[in-house]
Amino acid sequence: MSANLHQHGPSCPGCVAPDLAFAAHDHANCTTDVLAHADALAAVRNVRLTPVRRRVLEILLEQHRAMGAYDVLERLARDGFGNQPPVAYRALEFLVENGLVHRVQRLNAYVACMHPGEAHAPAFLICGTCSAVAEAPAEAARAALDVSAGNVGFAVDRLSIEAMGTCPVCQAKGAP
Amino acid sequence: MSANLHQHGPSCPGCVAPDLAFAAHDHANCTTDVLAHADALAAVRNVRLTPVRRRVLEILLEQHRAMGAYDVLERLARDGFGNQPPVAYRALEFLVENGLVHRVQRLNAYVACMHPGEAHAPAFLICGTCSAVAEAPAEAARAALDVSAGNVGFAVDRLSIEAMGTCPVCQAKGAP
DNA sequence: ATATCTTATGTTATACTATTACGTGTCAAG
DNA sequence: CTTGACACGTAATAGTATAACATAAGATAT
Repeated sequence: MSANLHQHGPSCPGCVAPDLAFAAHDHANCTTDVLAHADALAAVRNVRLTPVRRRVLEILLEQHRAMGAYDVLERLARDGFGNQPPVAYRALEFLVENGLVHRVQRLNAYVACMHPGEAHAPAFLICGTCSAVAEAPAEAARAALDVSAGNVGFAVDRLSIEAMGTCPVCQAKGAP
Repeated sequence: MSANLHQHGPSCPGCVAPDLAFAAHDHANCTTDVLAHADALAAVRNVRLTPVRRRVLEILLEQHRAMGAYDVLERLARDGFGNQPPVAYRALEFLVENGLVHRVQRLNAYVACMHPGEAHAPAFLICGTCSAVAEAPAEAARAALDVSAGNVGFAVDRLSIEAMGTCPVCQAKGAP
């Protein structure tokens, strides 16, 4: 399916796959893979990936871009689900708790995780020009911060790292 | 002034001085120092640290704890300043732009910077138990992230690192 | 099978966070 | 003393998130 084998960046700047960010890949496959992984995870953990929850994940996977809760809600409403805020917030909360979606604090928005199940400390690279959001490995940064925190006796539980900046595509455009 | 020479942690868990976090110091001095530094910075940069702006900084310095814009606004109103949101938001925006205050994304809140003028990549340690917010050095984490970002061609402009966890005081209380 | 318990969803209302727009005041430069 | 830039006051509104309660759907144990 060549329509889904696209160049990420100009045509799909929001792709968040870390090893694939700003590179070409088969989008249909990556979406399918994540959904399959989500189903498997739900079974293993004995939690329910209900229609609303699954649909929210699909919606976020469609665009590979951070979406606000109300944008998600609008999509849900169109699909016949409830159109009140809690419907979206509850589904998003479930997905975040189960590591299927990440919340981008800086944008008050949500993005599908491309590595469900893999333990990872996510760092987000947010392009200020095209609003693309990429997920990058942050193990090293996490380790460095654990040292800083340890020096003052602070025990880190969850860590969020978010970088504003410019993606390679927009850098190329900006300085031609 | 011994009333201000207090033990940070139990009695003032929100103190954010990085080298002083969770340790004793003269609070009056640290507040005065920061304000003096702010005045000097404003003069050098030829910007105006007006009454509202200075008052907002003072308010944030009082508690050494992240405060929401509306909490700040309430305090301003009591002091005879305008009581509409833009009054607080504009002052906070100015202070953030000038590096005198940091915004904590995770809390939608603001905290006074204890190192105005010093170039620093702030990382915040947020205690989930007592809501204390400490500022920790993050140069190493920043360097590590620059590598990750560089690998995908992303140029980092601003970086925010926020850790949820438990401060030493609450760790001691929690496991006695 | 049915009662029961638990979990999820639908819905209403409301709280919290933030910005736009516009009028007024203030201060320094010309 | 006028002008122009900047700051402040105020009203209105936009955007984000949650509390509370009722209904429905699934699981479990008789």
